[in-house]
Amino acid sequence: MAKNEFICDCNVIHKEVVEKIRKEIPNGKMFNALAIFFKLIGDETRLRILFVLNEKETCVCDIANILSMSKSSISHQLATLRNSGIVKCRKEGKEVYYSLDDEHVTKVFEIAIDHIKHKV
Amino acid sequence: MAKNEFICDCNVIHKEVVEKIRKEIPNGKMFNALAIFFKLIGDETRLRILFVLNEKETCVCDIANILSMSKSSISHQLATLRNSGIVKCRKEGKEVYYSLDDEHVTKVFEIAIDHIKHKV
DNA sequence: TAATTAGTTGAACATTTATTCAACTAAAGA
DNA sequence: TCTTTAGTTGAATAAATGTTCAACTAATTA
Repeated sequence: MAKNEFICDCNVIHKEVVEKIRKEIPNGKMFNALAIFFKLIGDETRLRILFVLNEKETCVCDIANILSMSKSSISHQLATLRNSGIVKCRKEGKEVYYSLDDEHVTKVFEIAIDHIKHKV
Repeated sequence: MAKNEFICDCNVIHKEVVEKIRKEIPNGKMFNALAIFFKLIGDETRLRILFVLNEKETCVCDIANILSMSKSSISHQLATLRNSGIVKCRKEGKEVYYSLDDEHVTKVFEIAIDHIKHKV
């Protein structure tokens, strides 16, 4: 048995189960990417921003006003969303207009809302 | 105009847009619930645990071994998932078997994986 | 009954992260 | 050209979070 294969001080390791599921588990990169994605939409401010952008392409100032938050805070979060490829932006004069760049986000929302409604 | 209605020092507030989207935005509780749910599945360890449970009802020790993590860490995360109604457990002798308690989780995963594959 | 063990739990520690503040850039208008 | 303004950015602060450690509970077995 390889060193560190089993890390627990248990005697009831179901060896077959452990080995079978270990083989079926996806590589670490997939979990990492999923975790990053869900963490990204797991923040109330970013969720609100995404909801706004799902309604309409909107400039930073309008988003700040809709959500009653500072421009700086909104801009920081928009940068995070932009770097993750979830939103895109377009400059028009002094204003910057943001919009959704991902059709999957809306679908994920719908299912999650379903989930929550069934739980409550 | 009510005090604090507009919080930015901008002159280009598109008043109609702001007021329209403000009316359409869901109540705060919905965003809060969504954020809690996504934050919950926005962690690599919890994602891995959910993947394991999606394969098979599994005891704490086996999960710890499959993921090469301590029993304590896994137990803490299982408690979090249990308190959120995403997993349930069943005691059998000294062992505790956990399983998924939510059919929506798998669906959300599938779409998120789709999302990531399209992005990469 | 005493010893062993699967799992839980709270406190501590380290890491991550959201917002604020101040300084900055770029575009528009006087 | 000088001023104003929409938006960005980095540093600082405060809050949230994941893992470890040690002590504990409950069930099994010698």
